[in-house]
Amino acid sequence: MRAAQFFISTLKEAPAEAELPSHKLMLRAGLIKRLASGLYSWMPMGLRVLRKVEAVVREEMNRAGSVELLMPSVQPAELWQESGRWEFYGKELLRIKDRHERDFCYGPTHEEVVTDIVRKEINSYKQLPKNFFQIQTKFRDEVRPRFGVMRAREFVMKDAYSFHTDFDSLVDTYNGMYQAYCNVFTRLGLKFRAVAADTGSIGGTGSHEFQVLADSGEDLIAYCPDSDYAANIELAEALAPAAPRAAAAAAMKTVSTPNVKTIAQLVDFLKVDIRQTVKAVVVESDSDEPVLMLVRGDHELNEVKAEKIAGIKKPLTMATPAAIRDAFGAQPGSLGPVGFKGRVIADRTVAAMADMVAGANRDDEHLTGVNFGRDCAEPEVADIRNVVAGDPSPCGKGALALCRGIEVGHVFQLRTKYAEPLGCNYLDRDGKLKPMEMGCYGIGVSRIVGAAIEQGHDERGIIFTDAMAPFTVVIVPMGYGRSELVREAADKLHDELAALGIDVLLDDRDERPGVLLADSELLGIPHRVVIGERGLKEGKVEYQGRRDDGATPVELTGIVAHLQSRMAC
RNA sequence: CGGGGCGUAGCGCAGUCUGGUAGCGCACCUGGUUUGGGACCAGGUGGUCGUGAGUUCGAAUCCCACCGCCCCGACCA
Repeated sequence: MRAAQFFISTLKEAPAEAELPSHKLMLRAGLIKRLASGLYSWMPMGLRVLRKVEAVVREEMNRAGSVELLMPSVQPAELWQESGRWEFYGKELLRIKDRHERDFCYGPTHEEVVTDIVRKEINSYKQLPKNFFQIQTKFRDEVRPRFGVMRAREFVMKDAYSFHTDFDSLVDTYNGMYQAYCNVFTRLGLKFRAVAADTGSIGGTGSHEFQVLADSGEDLIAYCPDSDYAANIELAEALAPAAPRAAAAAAMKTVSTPNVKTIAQLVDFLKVDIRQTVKAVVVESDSDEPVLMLVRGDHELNEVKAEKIAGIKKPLTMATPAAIRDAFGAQPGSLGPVGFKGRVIADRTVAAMADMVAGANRDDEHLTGVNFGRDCAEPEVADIRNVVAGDPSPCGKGALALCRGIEVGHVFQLRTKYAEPLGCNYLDRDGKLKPMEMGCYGIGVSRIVGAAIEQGHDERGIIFTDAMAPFTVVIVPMGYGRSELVREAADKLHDELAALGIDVLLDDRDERPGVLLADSELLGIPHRVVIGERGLKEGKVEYQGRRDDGATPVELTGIVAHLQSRMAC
């Protein structure tokens, strides 16, 4: 490909709307162009990257035995009403009407459609298992789109759905997909981690997220450096303290704490160790009675864990100030377990505390020396907090560490969540009708591009791996328009590489050398050959890998072999 | 939805407080000089100053409403 014929539109300055390095670089390199909030055009250069990612995903899916199809983006409301999600999916579902005022949605995911296909096409255990996938544009009406293609409203996703007679078969395919995903992300050169994830309201028995490690990620991951344990913080288990609760040593005392509303203020005011304090959070339950949740002062309530507890209202809802005053007789800031008649759920850590500092349920007063079983009833105990760095790992092998990640894939055991309401059944060996077991497997194809740049960039621009780069090799001629010698050598090399099937860009634009060199680096093309009269007179050109510090002179006659050897690794 | 910020040429910005002929840099076009790290000189193209309604002799500037974008939070998964 020749640059003059292609389309390169780079910017020196990033548009002000971009915050993340990856977003800025994608705009500067002209990979994408914003149309509206969360809506991006993939420009020719960016589309080449997207297609490279798709190609790797498609290959690995095929290799893993999944079969490609393509379903419509627009889906009839009836199917969603059948599964119950027309009501429950919420505002993220973009609903539209056709000219006959019939309801449709723009598909955010395709469980309903694929299940509809399968229930009509597959009737027998002999046809199972089957695994279908597609690579397609999805739309989710995000509350707050941000970070460019990382959280866009319209995006490209690979979604796969598997159907099975039984759970063992599902697990088998699930494991196959898990491996395929590892292959995809490894081939793309991403630093990633598969982490156990919350199954959320979907239920089921297993779910793993594939997280690209990046400080700018929106997800928090807890992992054990000494084992392969890793989980989303929503799920990561906080173990009970090893030591049993100490005996009560102090008498309970009331202390006046005027205008002390937060734990930080409390610690400062009373000069106590934050680990002696207890934080009170009041949430709504399925009945009218609010429930008191207690976590240690320096810990945070984990909402996903909290709402899984029986009787707690889903989604987790904080009690209103009025309800709190009714139930406790005090305002938030002075709440605690002593004297509260309702349900109390203490985090495992809190359950092992003695001589606690807690709110007195009277405004501007706290209690010190509070002990369960003596000053108030023993609470229910549950794991309701976020793990923190240094917590013992649930695997038993060390301490947890935290890092951030960008979710680029997830695999899910759906079980019969969709098969049952949609009547996706098969006849088994005994002629009995049974619902199919299902799995679903997603990869955020367009998000991968952003995530990869988040991991691969420097002050000069993007650093793509060979697998993702829009072009594998860029030829930068010094004076293409002026020097016949340079032009001939550049043209010849371009044609040779192209004939070998290598994605090569010959930058024949009539620009100064500095512009060409800077653009090649901004675009992140992994291998660069600079051809100039100076070198050609000695029969040499220069090779420089995108990560290399400087250029290496290479014999013109040997440059193709040199490139091939560099590309191999 | 709450809080904050911003909308002036394709991009980055000044001008708004204190109303008086719409500016700068980059990009783009023409000519010339240049040519191994984002050139220089000269001349140009391009803007209903987000939209609408007001105040005023006169509004980018003041008032009101709306729209859009960004950040933080909430919500969602």
